[in-house]
Amino acid sequence: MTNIRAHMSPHGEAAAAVPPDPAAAAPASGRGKTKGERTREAIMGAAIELFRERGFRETSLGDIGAAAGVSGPAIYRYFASKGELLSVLIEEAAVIWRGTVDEVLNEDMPPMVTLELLIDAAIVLQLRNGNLRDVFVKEYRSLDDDARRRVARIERVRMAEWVHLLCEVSPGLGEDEARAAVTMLDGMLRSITTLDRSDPELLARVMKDMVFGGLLAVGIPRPDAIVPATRSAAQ
Amino acid sequence: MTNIRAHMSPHGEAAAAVPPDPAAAAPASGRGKTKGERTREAIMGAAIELFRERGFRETSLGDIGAAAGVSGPAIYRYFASKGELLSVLIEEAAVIWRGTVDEVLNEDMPPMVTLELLIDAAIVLQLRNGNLRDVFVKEYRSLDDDARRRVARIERVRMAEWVHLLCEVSPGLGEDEARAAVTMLDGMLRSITTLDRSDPELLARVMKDMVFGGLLAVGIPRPDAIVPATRSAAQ
DNA sequence: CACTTTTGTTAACGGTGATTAAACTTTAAG
DNA sequence: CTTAAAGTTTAATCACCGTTAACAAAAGTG
Repeated sequence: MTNIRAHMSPHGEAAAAVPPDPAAAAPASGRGKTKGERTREAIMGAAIELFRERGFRETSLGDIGAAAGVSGPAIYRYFASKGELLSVLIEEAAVIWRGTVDEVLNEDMPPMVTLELLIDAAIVLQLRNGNLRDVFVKEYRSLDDDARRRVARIERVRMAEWVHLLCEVSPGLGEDEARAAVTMLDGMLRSITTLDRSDPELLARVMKDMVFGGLLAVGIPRPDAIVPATRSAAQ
Repeated sequence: MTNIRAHMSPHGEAAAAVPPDPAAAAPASGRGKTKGERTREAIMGAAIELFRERGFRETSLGDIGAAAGVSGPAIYRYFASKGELLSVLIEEAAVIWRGTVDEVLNEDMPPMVTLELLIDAAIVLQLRNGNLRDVFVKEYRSLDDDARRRVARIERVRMAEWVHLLCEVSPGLGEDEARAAVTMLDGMLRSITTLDRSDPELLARVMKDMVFGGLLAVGIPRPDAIVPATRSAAQ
């Protein structure tokens, strides 16, 4: 893979540093907001946390309310149902992720650079907003049909952009292969949520190396693939 | 497999072919089994399927019973509770995965070869038994404390083996980095469950390329890492 | 301060689903 | 063919939780 890297654009610098999210960073973000707005945000925050660590079905509205400093059915002031609360969160996640891709794509750089930028952005986003994305993936199935359709559409485009870019960077890569690679990339990024976030810099570095290395390796024609693919690996 | 390719060797042959599992392949495996045993297996099979696609909490014992051709509380003849059913499944998964690692390690090959064998084995296992592993990961939190402790212990060892091997293959790799890499590897493999399994050969190939490429890339000292890691990627 | 709107609260309804009880049916020896 | 153990079933219990109702405190606003 070194040869490839030499060719085009390297990820010479270490993985993107992980700057704090200006939006999320301000705990005093209750500025100029009506009480209701603050409560609504508290509820959403609590829901993200709880849905992620316990799951949708195993989290009661009582739990969410308690965690948000408000109790029980107060939530109905802000969301029509538990399901709607979930779909609001998940759609938010979908939009954020898709938006990040679009932003990078709009910079209109050469493919290899774009790929690197996209990877960096994905890593930062995952490190910063991973909980939300986790809820997205884990509770996608709990969505009602309407919301699921909307979200699926957004995701379809995001995937298409990645696939297109990947095919551009590694010509000779089939769409199916690219799609599989992107799916694996998502899984890879998401998996780090299980690790304690003690050293984000280290994580970011490993993530970038692995994602980059993995993606580029998929494109490689494997010149030495002479041995027929017959061998059975396990037992 | 041949040790020719032995030393440094990259993944020359295509990913391991995915042979059918002799055990799982036999639907007529009700040979010489008492009715109870067959029912028990039917229940476990149905539970794996349902827990995976719907989740633990959202699957009722009624559903499982129905899918197993038996109805409702019959399950209590075989499992003390819904939770025990889950923990039996999850512990089985843990043992299988750990066992596969041990088998490969017992062949006592040079590190690089062992790594390749291990990756092949992991891919085959994932493709063949992925549902079970999915239940493992997704419902681990639903375990009671005792079961969770047992499972955690098994997993800890499995992880340690991978980390050790990885550090051996890429000296200069810290344990934390290796652990992160293995975690990502797990996530990568697991993620393909979402793809339709139409072309397992293609999947296996992409998986192997990506896993191998990713893991090796993490070990690389990145000679051109001169630029300070300051840049922010997103926005 | 009176009055309305916005926020919340507690109590009650209804459904779902795990678990248990009690009764019925196979199965497989002897 | 008996008969006890094994396997299953239906009906009853019980807790939990989403949701609704009825009601009360706060916050604005003239």
